[in-house]
This record gives sequence, structure tokens and C-alpha cells, in this order.
Amino acid sequence: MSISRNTKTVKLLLKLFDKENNALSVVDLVSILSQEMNKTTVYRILQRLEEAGILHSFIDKDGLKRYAKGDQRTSSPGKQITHPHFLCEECGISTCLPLKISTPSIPNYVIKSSEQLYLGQCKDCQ
Amino acid sequence: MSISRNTKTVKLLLKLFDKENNALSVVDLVSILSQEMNKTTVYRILQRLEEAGILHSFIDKDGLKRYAKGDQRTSSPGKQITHPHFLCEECGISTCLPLKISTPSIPNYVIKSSEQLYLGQCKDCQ
DNA sequence: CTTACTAATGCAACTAAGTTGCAATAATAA
DNA sequence: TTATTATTGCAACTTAGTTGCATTAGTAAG
Repeated sequence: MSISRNTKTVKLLLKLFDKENNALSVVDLVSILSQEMNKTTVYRILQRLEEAGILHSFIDKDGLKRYAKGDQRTSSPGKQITHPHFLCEECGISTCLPLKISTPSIPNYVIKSSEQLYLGQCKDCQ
Repeated sequence: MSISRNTKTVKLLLKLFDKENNALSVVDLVSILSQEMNKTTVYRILQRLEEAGILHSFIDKDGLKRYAKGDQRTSSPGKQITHPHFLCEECGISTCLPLKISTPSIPNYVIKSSEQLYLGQCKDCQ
């Protein structure tokens, strides 16, 4: 499923993520795009881009939602192609980590997906 | 470091967590204790209990803060005794998982701690 | 190219989580 | 018993995110 209408605002957000390799918080995106579109529009487009599998999201250490490029939807129920995220405690930059996640098997629990956030220092902050 | 004053409200929260083995959201705690204390007090006591190493916290899937029994403070800088948490997508119950977390080593990144949330079904919801 | 349909947008008002300042209260130590 | 000061309650505030609705603008059909 792709986005049904290729509007000016959708194009702007796609262009922004085209050259952005980090995970951006919605708050940042609203701020960056404040001259170009309404905050409600930012929220709604991000939601659609995630449903379309163009972006994926996660909650960071502060409870803020962040978006990054790539698909993380459930392809088949209970199986999620997921990866950990990194958040630099110094500069606040956040990235996707290209690692496979091995889901542990725990008695009495059925684990369907996971959210993993690693905290520390990025390359530039060491 | 322990809590400096053993007030009525602190006792109530300690008693609540004494018989509670799950991780409770602050929102739930404020609601449960609404007759006994002000929501600001709940927030502040939870913060102090975490600083004292009596409780630890994490952010759940919805970006809400949850608290559970036990210490998760950094004993020595860069070393955190941490464990994953589980959140049942059916009933919303959340627990600590008694698992060791193996921190991956990734080139260019210094990883100091991690937050791991597993989602799925708990024993009662299968 | 024009028209009709309706997804998408902007705006204002709202909800909900969490925070802050300050005066009043109540643990605790002396 | 008193003095000190940590803690509390309250009200007002901040901020992330949502909702309803009228207006606008993609898109497909003719």
C-alpha cells in the first residue's frame, strides 16, 4: 500500500527523509517544517507513511515518538522484522542499528515483537 | 541512599509496591491513589524512590512511564544492571523479565545502557 | 480541459501527561 | 518541646498529541 495522494506536504516530508539517515522526533519535524505545514498535518502524514511502510517509528527515552526510514510493519501476524535503535546521550542523535534481534523464549510468555533502545555515545561524541 | 522522611504518603506507596509484582504506570498509580494523595505527590515520591534504588522505571509502548520494584541505577559509570520488560498486548499488564541482557558491541558506538521491551501475550491471555 | 469526488489540509479547540512555584504542613533531630 | 526543613497540596502551567469541521486540492473519469 502506498500513499494515495502525492500532495505538496507529503513530497516535502519524503524529501526530508530522503536525505536524513537519523530517526527524528515528531517534535523536531513539526519544528523543522513549521513554515511549510501545520503540526496536525505532520502528525497525520507520518502516520500514513508508517502505514504505507515507508517509515517506521519507536518511542525514545523521553517518551517521544521518533520516525526513521524503512518498513517495520508485521508482514505475517506475530512476525515483525525489527531492529534496535540507538540514542546518543550527548548529542541526542538517534539511528537504526543494523542488527538482527534474537527473541528470547520465556516460559509462560508469547513474545510477538520487541522494542530495543541502546543508549550511549555516538561516533562524533566520543 | 534511602528516603529521608518516612511520610504517610511514602508508606502508602511502599505498601502498594510491596504487594505488587507488576510494573505500574504513573497514570494508574495516580488514579489508584487519588483518594489518598495529590498527583504531584505521586510523581515526586516515585522519583525519590527511584533515586533511592527502591523502584526503577521505563517507558512503555505508549510513551507512558512505568515503575516496578528493584534497583536499576548505575553502580559504576557505564555499567547498568538492567533487564528487559514485558508488556501484554491483550491485558496491558507489564512485568520485569529475569533475563541478563548482553550488550552488543557495535563499531563507532559506545553503548552504556539499554531499554528492552518485549510485546506479546502473558500467561493469562494465551 | 473540465468536472466531480473525496483525500488531505489548516485551524482552533481540546485532552492528557507531566512540571513548577509557593504557602502550609508534618517528620525528624536537637 | 521546639526548630528546622523536607514534603505535601493546590493551582496554574507546559507540552505532546488528538479531534471536528470547513476549506482546499489531488486524481480519475468523461
